[in-house]
Amino acid sequence: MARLAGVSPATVSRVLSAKLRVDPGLADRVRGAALQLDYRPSRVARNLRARSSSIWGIIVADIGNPFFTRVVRAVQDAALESGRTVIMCNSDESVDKERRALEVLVAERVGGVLISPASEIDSDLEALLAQRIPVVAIDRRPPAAVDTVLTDNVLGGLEATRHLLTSGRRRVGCITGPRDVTTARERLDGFQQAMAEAGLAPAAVAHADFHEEGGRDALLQWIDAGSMPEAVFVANNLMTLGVLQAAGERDVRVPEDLAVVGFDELPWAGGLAARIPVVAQPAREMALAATRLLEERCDGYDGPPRSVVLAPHLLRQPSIEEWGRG
Amino acid sequence: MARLAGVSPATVSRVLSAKLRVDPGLADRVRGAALQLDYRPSRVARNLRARSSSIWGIIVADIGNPFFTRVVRAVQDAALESGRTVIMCNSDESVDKERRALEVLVAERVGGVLISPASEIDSDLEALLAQRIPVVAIDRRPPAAVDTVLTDNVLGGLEATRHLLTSGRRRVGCITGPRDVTTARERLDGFQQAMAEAGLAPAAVAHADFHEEGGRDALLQWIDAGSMPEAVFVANNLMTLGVLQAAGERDVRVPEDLAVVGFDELPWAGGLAARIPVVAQPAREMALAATRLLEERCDGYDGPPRSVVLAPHLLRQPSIEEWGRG
DNA sequence: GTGAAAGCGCTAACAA
DNA sequence: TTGTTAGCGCTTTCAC
Repeated sequence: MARLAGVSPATVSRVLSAKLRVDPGLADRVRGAALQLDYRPSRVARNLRARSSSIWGIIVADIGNPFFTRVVRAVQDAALESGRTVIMCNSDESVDKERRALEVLVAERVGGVLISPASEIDSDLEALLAQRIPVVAIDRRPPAAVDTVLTDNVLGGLEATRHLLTSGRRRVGCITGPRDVTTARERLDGFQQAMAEAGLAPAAVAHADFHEEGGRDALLQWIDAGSMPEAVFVANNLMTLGVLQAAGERDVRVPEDLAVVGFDELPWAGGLAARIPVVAQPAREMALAATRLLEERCDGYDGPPRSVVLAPHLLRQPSIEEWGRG
Repeated sequence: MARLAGVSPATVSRVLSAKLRVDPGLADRVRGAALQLDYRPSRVARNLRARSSSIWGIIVADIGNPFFTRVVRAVQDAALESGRTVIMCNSDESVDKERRALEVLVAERVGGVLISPASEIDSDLEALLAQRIPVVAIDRRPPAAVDTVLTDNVLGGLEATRHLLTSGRRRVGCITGPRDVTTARERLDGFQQAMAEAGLAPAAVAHADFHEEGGRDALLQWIDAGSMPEAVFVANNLMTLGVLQAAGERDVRVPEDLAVVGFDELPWAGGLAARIPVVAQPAREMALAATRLLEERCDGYDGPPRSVVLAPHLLRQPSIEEWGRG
């Protein structure tokens, strides 16, 4: 390459990374040669030299969940804009898988990591911090002092439950996620606050696993035990679908027999029997905020951990247009 | 590291990559030091030296489509097993985005690429081949001579349409995808063959965009033009959801007024008003086959392009259990 | 079986 | 402005 252009490798580097000024004639020769050889500088070599990589890692708790899919897509897009590449890993809500993903990312010497931690207790984020790899937590509070981008989950639970209460129903239940996941706890908190506000006691509370079957099983259990409430706040999207499934199986009409408000949007649910109001999280905005924080860290910012909290909003009648392709 | 263990870097390398035999005593000293320092060999340096990377790239046409989500997840899992990392890129069905993704992957000098091409005509796969980066196409026929893993889409269209015809309906239509996407064309082929078999002419054919709105718009158009058939084969999952949505909007009952058979599974559709039979693709098997082919290429196999074609299967009554977590 | 030395492709520092 | 040199962290000769 340098030979073909008749210049030194350093000059090639200068031309192609467009940093320092180079004689226009030489520059043209270099670019010509690059074109002719279809030459692409090796990021591997550059990264080794720079001791920091153009690659970011993102670890999500469940790539099958459209909320995370949207986050990943938005991060990808933003990263591509600034010339970065993103390795996506899926922890499947498992601390162990998360640990393995983190090890891979450290081995690849990624420039930064976005993560929705599988647990707020257990994690190997320390290993990243020890290597001085910047970390930003997204959606869930992390088990270490790093930048975070969250939705106001308590507020979301509050609004969802208040919305249920406006229908006049008093026996209201909540199906939330695992106890050691912050989002699950905070949404439940919001639920309980709203119930307290209204001078009511929760009719039922279930901890499920944030998956479709978890929601289904929880509702089936209530129905079969004869303890089904009149209304239920379901703390994530997949579980909401499971609840609708269970209702269908037991001929429970939604919302006549059971009012439902969900958390997270329900894409692809255009054909659903019932239109379910949901508390929507601004997935794209969260992704962009997280990307910005991480970029700042990668650019050398070294202040104390920052936290961005975005407000969720209630979608009363979600329509196909509102979901978009996000 | 080498200093702490009191050996040469070469020995450290030999111990940690476990290739050559090393004196057990030394090896223990090395491992002890590694543990003490929490030392992880840099893949960046190793990849530079080896001139081939432990990273694979995968480019899917639509990460919002659960079929591709399942493929990505399966590839990730398999790759992790063999110590590789996967960069996931999303072309959004755009040849231009695909091109940019390919450039990034070349720059990162990935060890191999899996791709579901956005088009069968246009593509920069040549750039990869020129760099001797192995490529395996998945789900769609590629615009270059590379290994491929496909579903038998003609067979799928055939079975879907035959299933519709068993209901006795004669006016049957098809909503398929873009003209330059092989899966769209082949599924349509299967539809047409089945109709010909039955001595019928297609009642209607629409080319949409494989997205939810495309399916919705196509059906709405038929309904509003008074040309809705009695049955329709919809050539992908998102469009099937759009069709159900449109049916709901116009009070068309499924399957009474309109029988529907889809292509690809409909996860999260447990709460759907109607149970839709679908032709399911073995996403996981496809991913594993593709991974195997790519691995062989990475291990030096250099024969002519191979092709794996897997049979789809009709799910008459998809249930929540059958979908699993894929 | 082990160490010394070279080099993967790039760029920052220095010299010209 | 440009070229020369050195070195990022690893592995692979090649001596020993």
